[in-house]
Amino acid sequence: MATLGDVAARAGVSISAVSRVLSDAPDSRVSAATRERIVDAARELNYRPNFAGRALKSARTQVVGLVVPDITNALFTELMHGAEDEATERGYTVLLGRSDDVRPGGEVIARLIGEGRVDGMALQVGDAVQPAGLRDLITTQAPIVLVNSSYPGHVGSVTLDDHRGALIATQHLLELGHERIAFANGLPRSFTAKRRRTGYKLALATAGLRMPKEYETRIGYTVDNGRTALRRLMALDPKPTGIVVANVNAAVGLLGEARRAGIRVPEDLSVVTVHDSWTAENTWPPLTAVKMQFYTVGRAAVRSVIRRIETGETSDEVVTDPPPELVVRESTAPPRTA
Amino acid sequence: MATLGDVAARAGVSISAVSRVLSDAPDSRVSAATRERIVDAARELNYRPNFAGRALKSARTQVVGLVVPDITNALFTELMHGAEDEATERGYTVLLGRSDDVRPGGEVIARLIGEGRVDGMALQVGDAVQPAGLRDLITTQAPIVLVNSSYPGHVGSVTLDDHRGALIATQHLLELGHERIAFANGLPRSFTAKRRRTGYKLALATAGLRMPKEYETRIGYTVDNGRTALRRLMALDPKPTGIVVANVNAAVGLLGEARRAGIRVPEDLSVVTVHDSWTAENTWPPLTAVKMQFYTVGRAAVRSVIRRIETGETSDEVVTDPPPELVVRESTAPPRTA
DNA sequence: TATTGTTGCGCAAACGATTGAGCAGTTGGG
DNA sequence: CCCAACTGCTCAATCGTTTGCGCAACAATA
Repeated sequence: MATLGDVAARAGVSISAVSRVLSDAPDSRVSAATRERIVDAARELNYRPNFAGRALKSARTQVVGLVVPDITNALFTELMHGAEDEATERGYTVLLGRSDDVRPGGEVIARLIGEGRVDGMALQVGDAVQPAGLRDLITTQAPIVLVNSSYPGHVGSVTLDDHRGALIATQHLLELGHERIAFANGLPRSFTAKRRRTGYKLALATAGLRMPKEYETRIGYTVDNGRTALRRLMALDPKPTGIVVANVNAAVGLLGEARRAGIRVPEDLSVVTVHDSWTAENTWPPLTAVKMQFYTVGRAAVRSVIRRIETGETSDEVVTDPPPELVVRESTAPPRTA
Repeated sequence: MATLGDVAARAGVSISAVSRVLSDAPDSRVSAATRERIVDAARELNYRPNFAGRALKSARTQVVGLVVPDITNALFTELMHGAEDEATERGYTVLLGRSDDVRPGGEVIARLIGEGRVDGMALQVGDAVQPAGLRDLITTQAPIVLVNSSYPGHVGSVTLDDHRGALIATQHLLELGHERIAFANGLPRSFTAKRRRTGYKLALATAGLRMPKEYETRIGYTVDNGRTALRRLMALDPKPTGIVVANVNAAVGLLGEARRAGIRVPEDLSVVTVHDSWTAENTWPPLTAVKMQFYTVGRAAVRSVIRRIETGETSDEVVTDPPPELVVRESTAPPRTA
């Protein structure tokens, strides 16, 4: 590969001149003629700045790390796309961190930051990490922004309006006339689960309703968790006529388990999920969902990380634009014996 | 961050000694006592080798790029996991390339390789790239291995046994007694589509059958493509009683469209897909599928890239272990009027 | 005409790591 | 007792960039 030296030799100038021209330094003070010779030479040699050389000298990589617990999750895709788009627009690259390593003591973070592979990172921790483990991860001074979670004392987070999402989903069932509405939620320690819970409860309270404690399961966000939730909820007496599922993957599992148990959706049971994704469109029946813009979160997270890197400013941001939006498909209907 | 110099100062030795000890050079020739002082100092300072410094000097990044056309695809996840596992075991890191840029003239590849961000790459091109565009991408001397495709003259590829996968899927329908078996395939220019086609045809020929030309659609691998394929195939006369779908995403779409059209699966129509994924388990009915190990392909691809980087050897490999395996679920049954 | 300012470049020192060469001091063989 | 070989380290060059400083040449001003 051609180096600055090669280009300089071909253009008959010094290395510094080439560097200044090609990285268009503001006060480069190079004549138009020289500039042209340099640009031509660079093009002819197909010059590309060496990443390592530049990073070493400038102590900047122009890379942000994105660490997610589970790339299987359909939502990850949206997040990643948003992150990539924002990064590219700002001249950064996204490095996807090894998800499985996001454990207490998490080596990924220490490595990515410590070895100088990234300038900062966006970190979605999910259910997997215990609050105690989180502390180790973020007490470094590094520019880290949490995605869909927050930590007391840590400044720098981007979250969705989970509260509102769950509220809208619950309201939808209420408006259809349901009076026994269950909630298949994530693990108690999950940050998002806590916030969605308040939305669910507020919607019920506003309608003057109150559900027995067993109407909320707090099992988790996976497909299997959804299956378990359905079995547990439909074993109750009286059975719920509608279920708000806090996660689309769990909803897919819950729906499948309902089919297997001979429960008809939406005739016997209405199901609405918080979060939308392409998988939700392709279940049977297609899932009614509250669309939460993960793409926007990806963008906001990267924007926040970059701002933190470049200016040092931090913030805790709730993405409310676009707002959570109900997408009515075919998994919800009025209760049969309304 | 602590540098080699810091560690050296603290241990009271030279930088070279520290470097040799910490990167355990084979003939480091350092006394046990000194070694211990160095290791202790490094630990106390929480030393981590600077990525840029190391990369600059050694002209190696220990990073392989993985470029895929569409990270939405459920199969990508498996591929990525395999790639990551293999890379980690061998001391490499995976950098996920921006998918959308994999177009003719593809800038990603030139950048990742040209700027020295990666030592080599695994490239899954998919349907999106025209054969002509491919040439530009791979005629560089860089260590590039193609995944699920190949290119005349280019040595270095890892593919699945697509032929066999389609063969097994078709045989399954034949064994159930189907005699009108359609094939929802990918685009004609797709490498995998061509190979799956031969499997489908061979199975039919072996059974002494031959289908009219219209029984094969060559639309593509997306969910929407699957929907279109179903409409087109079920408009034929006589209708097929079974469909082999070349891709699981397309199969999901095809299944959804069948529901919408009031076609019962498997009573009116059997559907079997090539490739399995978690989405296939969660459709209704759950999809019968031929499981193809994308995880293994990810591993093999990275292994191949690394071998190419380190030894210069190249190879064209077909992953046959584990072999394609039929997973019978509930989307296939004997034809009604057998 | 002397001074000052500006333009257009080149010099050389970093950044952090690797590595061949070199150099004392010790050991072993003859 | 001498030379060779080995041990245990250090020196210094190098990878490709960036960037503060310096230095001519020339123009503008006093």
